[in-house]
Amino acid sequence: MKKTKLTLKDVALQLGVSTATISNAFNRPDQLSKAKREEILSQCQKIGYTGPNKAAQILRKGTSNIVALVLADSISYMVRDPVASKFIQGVSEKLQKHGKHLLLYAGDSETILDVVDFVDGFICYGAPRNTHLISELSTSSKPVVTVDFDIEGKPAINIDNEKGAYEVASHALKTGDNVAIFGLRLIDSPSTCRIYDNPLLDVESSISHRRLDGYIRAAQEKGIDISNEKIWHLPESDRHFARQAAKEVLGSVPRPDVVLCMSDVIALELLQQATDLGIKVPEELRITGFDGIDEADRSRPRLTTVCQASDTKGAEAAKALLNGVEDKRILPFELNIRETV
Amino acid sequence: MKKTKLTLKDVALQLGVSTATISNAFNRPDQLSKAKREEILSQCQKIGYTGPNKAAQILRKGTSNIVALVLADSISYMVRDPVASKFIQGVSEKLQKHGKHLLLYAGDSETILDVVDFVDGFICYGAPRNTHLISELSTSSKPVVTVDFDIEGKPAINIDNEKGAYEVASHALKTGDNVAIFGLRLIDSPSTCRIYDNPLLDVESSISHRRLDGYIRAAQEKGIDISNEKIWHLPESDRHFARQAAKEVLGSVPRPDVVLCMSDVIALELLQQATDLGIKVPEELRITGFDGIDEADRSRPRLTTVCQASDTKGAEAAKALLNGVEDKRILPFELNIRETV
DNA sequence: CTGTTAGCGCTTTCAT
DNA sequence: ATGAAAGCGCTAACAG
Repeated sequence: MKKTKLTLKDVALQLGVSTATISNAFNRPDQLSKAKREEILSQCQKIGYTGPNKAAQILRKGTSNIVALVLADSISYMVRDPVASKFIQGVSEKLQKHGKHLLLYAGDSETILDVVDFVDGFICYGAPRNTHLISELSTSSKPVVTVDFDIEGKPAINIDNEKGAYEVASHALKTGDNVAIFGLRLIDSPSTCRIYDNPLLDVESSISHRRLDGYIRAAQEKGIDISNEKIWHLPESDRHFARQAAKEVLGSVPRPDVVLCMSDVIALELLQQATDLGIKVPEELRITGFDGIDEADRSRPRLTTVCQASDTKGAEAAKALLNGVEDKRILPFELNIRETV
Repeated sequence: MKKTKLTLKDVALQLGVSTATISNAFNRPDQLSKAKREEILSQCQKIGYTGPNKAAQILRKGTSNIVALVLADSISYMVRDPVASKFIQGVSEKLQKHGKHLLLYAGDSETILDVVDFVDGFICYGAPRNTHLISELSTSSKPVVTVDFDIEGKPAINIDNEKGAYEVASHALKTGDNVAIFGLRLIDSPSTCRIYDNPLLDVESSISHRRLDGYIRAAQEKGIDISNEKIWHLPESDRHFARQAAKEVLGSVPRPDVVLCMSDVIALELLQQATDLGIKVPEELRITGFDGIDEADRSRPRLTTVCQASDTKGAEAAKALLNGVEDKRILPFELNIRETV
């Protein structure tokens, strides 16, 4: 018959000292003699008191050592995506090193109110699907760091997407090319399709539109025009959606010479489809990716891409949050010219 | 100049009702008239009170809606591993559906004491690297569900690893074969090596040893003997460690006819190495994996493996925790015979 | 260096 | 249906 969990008060009573002393023994070693402290700690161990109740500490101190990572989408999707998981890796490593804990928060949740009162801060990776969260985050009194998008007045971490896209496209394109683009979340549609003249989504803020800008600038410099029927919209960076687009582009006549892809995942799917169809890459078809995931270096031929160190991004975001950094940062990317152009 | 955050007490004062009434308006609709409730809620919205402070609720109610997922290893490694991330997906989907939040907890942490006081329960995926956590978990008063290992008296979810390994090996092996095994965490070594006669790790409890049992039973049935110098130990299911083992096995003379791999990740690395060396799979070398990750179906040739639905496992674990299930469950697996045997 | 005490913000009997 | 009041378990002034 186990008795109910010991409280600090119980312990104080048993050891014949005040509650403050017990509390100090655990939290403020400088407030009592080393000897007394060790004595208390060992007594506690003996009677099975493992330290102050954390729930009470959270209420009392107002901090919990928990950081919420708000993802753009459902946790389930984000964990599957190699780019997001690299980011999570970076965050978690940094947090663990500082004794903080990681709460994963879905970007399609209703609200952040469930946790805002007890977490120590938010890292927000990508614009959450439920845009309401953005306004909650922006008025929250807890620290917020955003990544791959921006909230006015909050610190942010980004790369220069326009420049990355421009550079990789410049490498891939030749005058006279017939070029197609596999874009991400360009319009408001749940399925893969060409954008035609559908209204564009978040043109100002989305990283996809910055990448598109870069591609188009590079194309224009080579005198290439890319019409809207050559631009595909994929709702997510997912093989499943890429399959459809790949089928369409590989079956079109005349077939494009180059396909610029806004993520490695979709580029890799296209590459595989092309290979299975006996289309030679890069001789008959050039492909570029974006992100620099590990798998891009394992494909044959190896994928040419823009490598953004997502784990570093995660670590920087965590660092910014922990250090109370206030400014916006642009991280470098690296052009990885490999075998698909 | 924003005033300090409103408390329930402030609101009660302002609206001229008691604190209990405000509390009830938010938590127990049946305790007051619908009209009054709506009135209160709309007033709260107006003055900017978003509801009872969660930290205080946690202390008071003793529940937080947070579930900790204790991973076998560092979060960073686990998020990278496709099997673990599939599992996380399954868990997170189920939890999100029930309004629970997911706290990721590293299996190489010092202790679970940091969070045990406020989480509602633990899902423990694989034996944590720091075995001390196991004893903390087993004496904790919070609900615990284990997966891919066991804690006496706690509910658990597993597959029959011996049987899965036996079946895939039975398919792959022919009398007279020279066979090698790529095992996981068989001995206590941080690097890839053959096991020789090193002391084996956790022989009773580890799923790796169950798989090894299955392989060996299948081999014996075909009259094949597998000596310890044909069994490799890899510290983790990671391409990096597999690379080394692949080099060793592909370079050995005579080269094995079959390599039985305890995970798809390592099997895939071996497959790639073999292909790059011009070794024909399955004609010159047969390979089997374990797990059934997506990539195993994308490789050319496609990998023969034992498919365990990790996402289902995650969902089942979450369900068991939420429903207070007490018993141990064995989930089915599926043999996926594809092209590498 | 140690003890007393007033809350942190809320929920929930128990009376009314 | 509503209100008064007693804590949940702890920390941090403050006083000694």
